[in-house]
Amino acid sequence: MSIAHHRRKQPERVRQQLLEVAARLSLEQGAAGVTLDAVSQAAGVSKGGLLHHFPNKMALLEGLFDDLTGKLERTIAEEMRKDAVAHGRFTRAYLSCVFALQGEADAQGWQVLTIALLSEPQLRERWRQWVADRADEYVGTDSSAGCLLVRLAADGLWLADILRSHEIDPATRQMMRAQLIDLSQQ
Amino acid sequence: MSIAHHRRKQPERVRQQLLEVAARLSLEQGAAGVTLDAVSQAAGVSKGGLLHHFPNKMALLEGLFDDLTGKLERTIAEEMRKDAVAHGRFTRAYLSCVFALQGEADAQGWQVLTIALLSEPQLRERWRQWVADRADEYVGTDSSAGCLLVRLAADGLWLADILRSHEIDPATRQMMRAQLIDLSQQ
DNA sequence: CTTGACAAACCGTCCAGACGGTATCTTAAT
DNA sequence: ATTAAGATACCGTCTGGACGGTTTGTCAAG
Repeated sequence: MSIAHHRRKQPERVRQQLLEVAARLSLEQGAAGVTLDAVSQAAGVSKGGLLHHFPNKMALLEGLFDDLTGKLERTIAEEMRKDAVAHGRFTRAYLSCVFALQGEADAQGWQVLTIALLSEPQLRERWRQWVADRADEYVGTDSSAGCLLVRLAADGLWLADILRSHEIDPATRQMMRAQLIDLSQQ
Repeated sequence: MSIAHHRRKQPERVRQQLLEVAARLSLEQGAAGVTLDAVSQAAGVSKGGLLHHFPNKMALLEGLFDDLTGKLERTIAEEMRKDAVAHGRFTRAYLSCVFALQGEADAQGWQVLTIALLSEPQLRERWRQWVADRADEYVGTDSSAGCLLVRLAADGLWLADILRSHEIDPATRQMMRAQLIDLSQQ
């Protein structure tokens, strides 16, 4: 019998804790490290407790997905408020998020998700849907070929950060960013 | 006792068959579908037979990787021979490969690999090394920020094709390609 | 008769999820 | 204010199956 059983119940907090741990574990040990046993144990909860919050493993991953896309959406909204130019506004906000992600704590969570995303057809579909929804939402301002190209480049940079496949020095990074912002405006 | 045991032995052919099947399976059922049992069975070979050719699962995945990067290298070399302009020559060849990949049979193999790549640190490192080697090889012609940006955009497009996250009509595709080729030259 | 190319059965481990409980909280009638 | 009656939030164990890898056996070719 663990402490969690006795302490004041805070289901929302436990839920959050489980998501955080799942993200951390997949960073440290790869996607294979995200097992129900490992997550529950590292979160100080029994396996049964984990399965109470998330009825199966996919639900846990989807929870992670929703959590992170939620954060992304808020960050994008915030970024868009600062941008006076309508055309390409969403694209620039998206770009900012990718550039800001590097080195941040949240980036870890995203790395996890990217990997899980590609592996699991169900999550792949969820991401597809998210992109489609944004495309619809900003069809008036961000549907040009130029904007699309910028977003693809941002995804490529994101992938490069995850794979660590390119070593890009900060100066080059900034140059590219400026060029991409430029492309989003024309 | 299966037929394979009796037919004329063609180890190289069996090896190739195993690689093809592994690629197909991961496309149809995701990375999780690539199990030793499934691959060997679908290739009409026993599990022992598979493990004769590839001593363990990672060796199978590495075999797949080498097979596909080999093809990529040959295609790039071919494409580079057609290009008279030195600056950005490799980048444009890389770009051509990504654009050509769409809808092709080989694309399936690459999709597999991308997923496996992200999941397995060992393969991630292998890809990192490949990129680093190319960067060294073409440092004189393709190391500008513009070329890097083009390659990142190509990777983004590649990712989009895998995830099917963006629906890009052929006309837009061609526009983007032209723009990227342009960027690689300046 | 040795060796390469398989087959087939088997092993140990790991893992998702089920299940049957117990403790704590909420609600509402008394 | 009490308290009975659920509802919610967990715990701990078990199981069935999958999976990577091993071992032993078989057969054909050189």
